[in-house]
Amino acid sequence: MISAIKGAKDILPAESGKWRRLEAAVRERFRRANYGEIRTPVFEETALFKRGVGESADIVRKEMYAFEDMSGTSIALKPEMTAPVVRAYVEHKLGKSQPLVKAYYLAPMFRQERPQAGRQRQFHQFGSEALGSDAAALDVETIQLAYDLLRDLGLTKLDVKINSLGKPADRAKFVGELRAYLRDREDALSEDSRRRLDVNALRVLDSKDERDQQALDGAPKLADFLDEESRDRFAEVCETLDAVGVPYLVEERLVRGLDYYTETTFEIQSPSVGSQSALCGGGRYDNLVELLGGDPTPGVGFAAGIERILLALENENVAEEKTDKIDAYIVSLEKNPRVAYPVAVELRRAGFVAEFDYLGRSVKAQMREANRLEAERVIFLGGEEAERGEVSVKNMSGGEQTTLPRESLVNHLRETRSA
RNA sequence: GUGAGCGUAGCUCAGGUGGUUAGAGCGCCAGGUUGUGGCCCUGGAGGCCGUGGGUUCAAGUCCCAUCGUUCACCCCA
Repeated sequence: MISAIKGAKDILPAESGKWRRLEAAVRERFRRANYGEIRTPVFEETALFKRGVGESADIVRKEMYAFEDMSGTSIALKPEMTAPVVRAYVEHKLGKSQPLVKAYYLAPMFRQERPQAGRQRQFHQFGSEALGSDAAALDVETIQLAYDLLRDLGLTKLDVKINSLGKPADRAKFVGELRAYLRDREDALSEDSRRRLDVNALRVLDSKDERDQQALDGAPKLADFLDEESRDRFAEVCETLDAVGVPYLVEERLVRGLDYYTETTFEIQSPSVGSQSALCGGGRYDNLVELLGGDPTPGVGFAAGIERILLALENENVAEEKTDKIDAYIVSLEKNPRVAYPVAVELRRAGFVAEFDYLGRSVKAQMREANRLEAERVIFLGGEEAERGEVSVKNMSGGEQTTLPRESLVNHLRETRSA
């Protein structure tokens, strides 16, 4: 038996409804804020991610699904969406025809990690990228859009954490001093953090290891290295978040794993999922467009993990409304699919959701099926009514049943259709 | 990549110290109602006990390997 690739999951008909509802909510929110949908290919040149996301990020260092195509070009399934969006922005010179581009996406991503709760190898993200403005209001809009959406989906336990990474030069200065500080007490660090010291010293900050957090007491603070401009704009971000009623926590040790972030970064976490608690993460990336060959253009965006959101909704017992109901189930007393099928076609062509039995099952079984499908009504075909050219229609919630001429069935259903 | 747990019916799981034809609940099918659901009752179908090897008179049960899966680390959505 061949099964799905490790870490890739089927979304079966029974569960795709909640995906469609979530996706519809996402599209609606972005529409209201005037974001246009962007769709990019599932694969890109591997070089795009190496350059855009950064060689030190794990997602490009060891987690990419990369392969060579027939021409020998290295291709990678996209592990994240910011680099592709920026690539498309530069390639199509979108900035030339309008100064500000606001785009959203909803797409599968691929990372070759060991699966666990809230983590898959193929997973789905939605998110936004806004290119062309360095306004703090745009940072806030990004955070607020993500936060409101999660709230509206029904999640109540959300922690918004924000921080500022400042400008690359300031951050580099800080990382230098942090590394020096930690080198002096390398013995006190966890093994992982000693490795991080070389690869990406910033990551020691958000280590889960007690020893690391202790060693960090008295370490240099990133905030002290920000220039005045960065400090002012971060203050403005905080004030504006207050103004639109988004609760947040300034988390000095919040660093993000992707190299392109500058200034504002944020994460929205949920205690309702496993240890992979980040439902959403994002921030500003003011140098990325230039890095990928465009004119210097500021940008800001976020990405949210759909599987994690669904997991959080499930764990918080958020009820989902059932929408895939049946208008009419056609029961054939003759137990012959041939009899019911033309009636189903007639109803379907008239716009109703109609179903019948294809298996020649007993009337009782057909009724059970109608009940299982939560059919609003059942239409009985055959018997005495058929001899008189009539059919019977039963309302499944109340149980009342009426008999009427076969020709007036569609009209009757239309007239008595419930809202 | 590292560590730990778990693989028995479609699903969720029982199966002390190895010992006859491997069980339950739910689901599915049929009947109880010559043509009517939800509740109830009766019956039925459905199992290379993940795979391979080993120990033993005897393995679902013990040992080894392997694959899969889950959770955690790492990393991140």
